[in-house]
Amino acid sequence: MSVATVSRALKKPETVALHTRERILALVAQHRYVPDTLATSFSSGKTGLIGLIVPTIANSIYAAFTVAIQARLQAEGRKLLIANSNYDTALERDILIKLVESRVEGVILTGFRRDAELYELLRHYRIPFVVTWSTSPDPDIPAVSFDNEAAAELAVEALIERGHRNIAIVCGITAINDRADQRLKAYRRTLDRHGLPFNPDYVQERLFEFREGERAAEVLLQREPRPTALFCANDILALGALFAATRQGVRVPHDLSIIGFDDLPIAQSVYPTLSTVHVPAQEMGEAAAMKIVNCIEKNKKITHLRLESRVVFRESTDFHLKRDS
Amino acid sequence: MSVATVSRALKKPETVALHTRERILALVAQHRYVPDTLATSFSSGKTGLIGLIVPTIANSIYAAFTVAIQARLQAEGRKLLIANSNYDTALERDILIKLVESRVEGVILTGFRRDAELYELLRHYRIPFVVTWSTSPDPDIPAVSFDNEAAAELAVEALIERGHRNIAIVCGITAINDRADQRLKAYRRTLDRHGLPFNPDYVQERLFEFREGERAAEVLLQREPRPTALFCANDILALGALFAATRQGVRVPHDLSIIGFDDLPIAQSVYPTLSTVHVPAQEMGEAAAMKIVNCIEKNKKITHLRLESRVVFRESTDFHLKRDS
DNA sequence: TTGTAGGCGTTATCAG
DNA sequence: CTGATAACGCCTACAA
Repeated sequence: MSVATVSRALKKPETVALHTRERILALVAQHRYVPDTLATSFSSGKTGLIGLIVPTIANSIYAAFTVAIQARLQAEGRKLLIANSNYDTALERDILIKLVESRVEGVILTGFRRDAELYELLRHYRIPFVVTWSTSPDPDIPAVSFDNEAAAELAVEALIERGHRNIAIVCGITAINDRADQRLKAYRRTLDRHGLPFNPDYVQERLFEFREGERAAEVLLQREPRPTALFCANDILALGALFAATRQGVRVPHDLSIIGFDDLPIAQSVYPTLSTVHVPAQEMGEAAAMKIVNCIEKNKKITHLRLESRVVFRESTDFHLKRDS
Repeated sequence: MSVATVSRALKKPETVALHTRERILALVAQHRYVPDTLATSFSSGKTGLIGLIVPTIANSIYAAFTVAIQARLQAEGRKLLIANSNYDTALERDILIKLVESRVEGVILTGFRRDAELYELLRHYRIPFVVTWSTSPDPDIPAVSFDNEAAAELAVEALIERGHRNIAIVCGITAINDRADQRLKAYRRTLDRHGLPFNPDYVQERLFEFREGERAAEVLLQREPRPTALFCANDILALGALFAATRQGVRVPHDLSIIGFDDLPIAQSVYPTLSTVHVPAQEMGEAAAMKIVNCIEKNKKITHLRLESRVVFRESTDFHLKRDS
């Protein structure tokens, strides 16, 4: 009974005689032998690992995205190495290198904006990768995403159609977040297209946290003229804004319309329920996972995929009518 | 310039002459050489890996817990292998074995209830572990937790003190979730202690999902006599219940008091704001991470730690007064 | 069907 | 300070 036989009994049972196999299995159980994945991967050159970098799983839209990916990879017999970049470019860089060191066989990234050198690194190691949540202008960077700008335009347009002229925006920090950047650009462009002026005082760039949304709303509600509508590039920010407005006696949607982005489950259960842009987080995760796996196993080239998003109207948006003051 | 020197230049720069080091570093950059973690771990016998099993990171209380652990471990120069058991015992078993196979140096578990054999496995491989979110009656199973029963008792007691007699409970599936079990037990015991009857019709065991909370509330609101208060063993369930009640025209807290469990950030921003049991998720995660690391690095025995929880009263609970019908 | 032996990339040891 | 080499645990030809 050599190590080779034990290895075979465990990995390819059919190649081992029944009685030998049983004897080995019994001994394995008795000694609680657990094969060393490290050695296995090292020896075989296959880790079965896929790396995922998301800004933070603390935001439940990324948690849902992550869960979808994990479920899919688990079904494919692979493992997921999750890492959080915390919207920090330098940290993301370190993490990506660590993933390469860990010999991941594929990588799923969030957002396209990063040092070209990192894409080079992945290509150099022939590690397939796919960008999610946004699409690079560079067609050589495969993306599974939706159209952030179109989605944001729809949201802003919906507010304009409802009679709003003073529309403020709360978005992520555009310098470090390409989705935030795209959404802000879409906001400007849409105002432009409708002949509305862009007012820098109406822009709040914030970290994606509830309290930041509150603070942003507090600032914006002081502006003159006071905005009648808020486009928040993220539901967490929108909920913070909603809370802050309500606490200050600003009625939503009567005095202030608010529209979010993500369509978190909770958007349906706040009061008033939150209008928002529905984002295909789950489909995006599943599609990204499958594309990576197909590329690794069947050598299928990763093609672009653009999923649909749509605006969901709930109670937090209303028509803006001239009212007695 | 041997492989040994390269290894030293990268891992222990101070043991290599400056000019040699510089030459090596230049070549490393030029060739985009990234050392193989697999081989490193394999050779050194150290993986730097800590395993974490949580039911699901889709529940934001576990997301917050996970983030706290990850941040702590990252600061300690270690890596976290996250796995979701999805409240499935068999799956958790497989995952735990996979973690052992991955040669994690420590494991953080959620809940204490699992096959004794699994604890044996960890002990056999001398992998330190710690249980979180609940405490085993077995003192040999180290736990960093809070007192679920005491916390649940406080919540139920608060409702009784406010005049409620018909108090229903929505909790997790007790057969697979020891926290749910403890919270249900605490509910029964508290009713008992106050001379109130236990009514099985007032118990709903549900998966921890928003829609399940809605359905549970729909069922409970049909019961005769209709409960005047709901203790939900999880904020997600509570929010679902809150939403369902509101939609049915049952006013919270006027007609129905609701108290949750977890104190998710969102509990402060729903309408009405949700009373709940605050749980020390972040501290628990940090403490668990540090205990594991100290055990690995300084061979410190892992001792029990019991953190505090407390009831947070917000708007969703009110006194129950006899009212005109 | 089973055993033997080489190799995977790195680290540690020991000699130079 | 640097180089040579064994060892880590497993897999996979290939041989028996």
